[in-house]
Amino acid sequence: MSKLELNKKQKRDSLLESAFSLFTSKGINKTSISDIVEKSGVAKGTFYLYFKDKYDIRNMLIAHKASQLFRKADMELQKAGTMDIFDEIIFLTDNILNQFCENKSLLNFISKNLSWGIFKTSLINPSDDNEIDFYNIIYTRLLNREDYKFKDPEIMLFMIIELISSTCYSAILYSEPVSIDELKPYLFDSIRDIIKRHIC
Amino acid sequence: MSKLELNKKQKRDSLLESAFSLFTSKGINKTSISDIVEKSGVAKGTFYLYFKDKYDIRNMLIAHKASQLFRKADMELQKAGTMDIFDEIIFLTDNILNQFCENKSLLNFISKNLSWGIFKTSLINPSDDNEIDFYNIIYTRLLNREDYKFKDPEIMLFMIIELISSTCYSAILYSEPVSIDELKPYLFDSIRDIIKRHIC
Amino acid sequence: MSKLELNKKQKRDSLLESAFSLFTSKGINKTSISDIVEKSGVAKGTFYLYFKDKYDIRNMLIAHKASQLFRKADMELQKAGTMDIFDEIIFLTDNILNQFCENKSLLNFISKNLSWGIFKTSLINPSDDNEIDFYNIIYTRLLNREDYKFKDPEIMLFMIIELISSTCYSAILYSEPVSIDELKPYLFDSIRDIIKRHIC
Amino acid sequence: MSKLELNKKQKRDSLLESAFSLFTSKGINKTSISDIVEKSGVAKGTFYLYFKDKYDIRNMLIAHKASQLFRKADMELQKAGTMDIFDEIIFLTDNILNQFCENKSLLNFISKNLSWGIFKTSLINPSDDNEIDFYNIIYTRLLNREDYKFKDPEIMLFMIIELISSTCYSAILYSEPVSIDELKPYLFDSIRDIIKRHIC
DNA sequence: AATGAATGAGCTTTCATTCAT
DNA sequence: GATGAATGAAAGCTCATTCAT
Repeated sequence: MSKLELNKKQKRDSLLESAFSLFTSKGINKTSISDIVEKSGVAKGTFYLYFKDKYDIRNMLIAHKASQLFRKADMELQKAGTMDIFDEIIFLTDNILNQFCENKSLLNFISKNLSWGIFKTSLINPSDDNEIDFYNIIYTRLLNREDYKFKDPEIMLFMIIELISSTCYSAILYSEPVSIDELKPYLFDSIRDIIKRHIC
Repeated sequence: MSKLELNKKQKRDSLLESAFSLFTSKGINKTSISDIVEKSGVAKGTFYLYFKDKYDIRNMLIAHKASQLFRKADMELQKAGTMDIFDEIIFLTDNILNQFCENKSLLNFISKNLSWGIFKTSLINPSDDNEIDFYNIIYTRLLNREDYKFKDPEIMLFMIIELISSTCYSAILYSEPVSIDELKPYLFDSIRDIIKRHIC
Repeated sequence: MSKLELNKKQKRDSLLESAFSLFTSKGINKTSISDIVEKSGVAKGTFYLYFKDKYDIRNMLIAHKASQLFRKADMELQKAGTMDIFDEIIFLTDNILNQFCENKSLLNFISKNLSWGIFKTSLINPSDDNEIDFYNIIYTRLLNREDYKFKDPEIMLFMIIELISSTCYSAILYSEPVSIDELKPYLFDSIRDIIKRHIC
Repeated sequence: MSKLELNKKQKRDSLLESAFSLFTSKGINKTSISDIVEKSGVAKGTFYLYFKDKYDIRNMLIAHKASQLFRKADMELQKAGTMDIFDEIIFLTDNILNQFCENKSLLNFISKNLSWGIFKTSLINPSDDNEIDFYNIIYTRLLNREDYKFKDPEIMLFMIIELISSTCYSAILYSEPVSIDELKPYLFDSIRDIIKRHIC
């Protein structure tokens, strides 16, 4: 990478980082482009060389952060060794919930902005070049298992992900109706039930 | 009610209605107070006689609309006669999903703005005088059933509601990953599983 | 006074009192008619039955408060017994300065709004019926003294009053450049000098 | 100075000039930011690139105008040659009073907004780069004189300035209680008396 | 590629004043 | 006389976007 291209990447990364920090601390609505460029130390016009507007940079961030989240969980899974599909999904869930517990602003940011559509797209079309199509990796891995075969695996994934993301928001951020630790057993049971229903 | 008070109620209702129409069509962020009062045909200052700001009127609307939704579903349930708890909850779910299918902008509005906290509060503390505490009615009815006893009924309700609201958003509005009709069997199965897990 | 007239006077007095309290605490610019009527517990329209606008009520207040100030100082002077003109004026000055020290918001209010013109008029034309033409009383008393005769007594009064009012503002409120106690000796000396210059 | 910087200075100066013109003709309260930018022929947002709000630009103006006033008077004094301290102060006073007579709106503006604190600060901290610390120049010159030594020279300056500024407002603008020409002899006498009192 | 001064539409909010009750 | 809901002009201020440098 040439020096100029390196410089460009640094500028872009700096803008992304500043935006994330501001989005999570003040919220998107109250974050202005002025805020972002000021925090980044670049000129206002520069922002428009890299992003279309505030919502463009937000989408980049969601893709990036969601991808990171899954990559990390998956890496831990690989380390942990082989297990059956129930345990694998519970493992991933638990890992991601823990990541959210340690980074509540990330949870807030992702929950407020994530829908199944954005989520799927963001995993499929990584914004960065050295990112990969996570969604298909997970999906394929699911289909090619020796232990179980599934009908409608996409619906299964959809329901699991939606159940997790919607319940953990309230439980982790507000302990409502119970804390995440109290919720987990019920949540894990329900996830197991969902999986069972999709086994052929 | 005096003529003056009637007039006041009409003004307030007109503002609520205009706001709802605009929120659902353009979104909250892109709706300005100017838009609301213009649609209502009242002066700008009048808005501030009835509401603190845009978010105040939004909260009133959520409370009102969510309450209305449940009331309607519950009325149908009463008409349909006695059934066991599984069928009752499925009946309510189905009814509400159908309401959403017929009123997608309502779904969009409620989904984007509803969290468990706001939801519970909005059912418990109705904004209007002739509204009632729906949450406790449902909750009490759940506890006093002859057929089953539940452990942690609030967690049960929470999980069911979160599962429904998060999955139906994508399915109804975007048919993603499948249409709501294709999703329903799986959804209802999962709801049944959740209930089962909470039976003592 | 009939019950109705008494009621009217009470309303008016209440408005004056509320306005004074708000003017001194928040300043005239930041005090709205809404603030005044709210504090008074009367309706907005009522304000306009008694006063033209904010500046009308302010002028009433200046007249009233300035008159009160002088009346009080003069009463103390009468109690203190006869003295020569130098001591009399110093006595009045000292008394008024002390009143200001004990009531700094009054000083702030009067200083910010008082000019020689308003001041003179407010003493000459008392707003209330049981107030008297203080300016002429003092002026006449000055002219008819046995001990001294003055040339241009009005200029003398003018210079003394302006010197006192402009210096005491900064000294009492901000101790700038010195506290009022440190300033007094110099101030009194200067007042004596001014008087001397006007003795025939 | 680059073309761009020149342009910026022109914009800022234009805003200052427009504000001064409006403040003196309509008063600060009745002058809006819209008025200022309209008169300047710049966009509303531009105002906020240079000033925080209306009171910020007012303070800049006071500093600038007061400084200008003193600089001019002092320049004339230098031309007039050496004289004793009494004559010097009378000369400066007379010169400033004459400037006010020729520019009554300036007098109105400065009198309504000037307190000893603002005045001192505005002379000490000139807003413009090519302005100087006038207060200290005058103060130092006072202390280092061969002819007289003073006790509490700051109090002396304070009293003189307050006496002049408060009396000239009424005399110049309204000829109350007498015109400035009739007042001058008395005023100058009093200034001389004040100086005498501070000679060691 | 990068800058940042300039824009001006458009936002929220306030408030003096009116007038039907 | 008293009320207070309604008004709507006008205020202060923000900010995404442009474009000459």
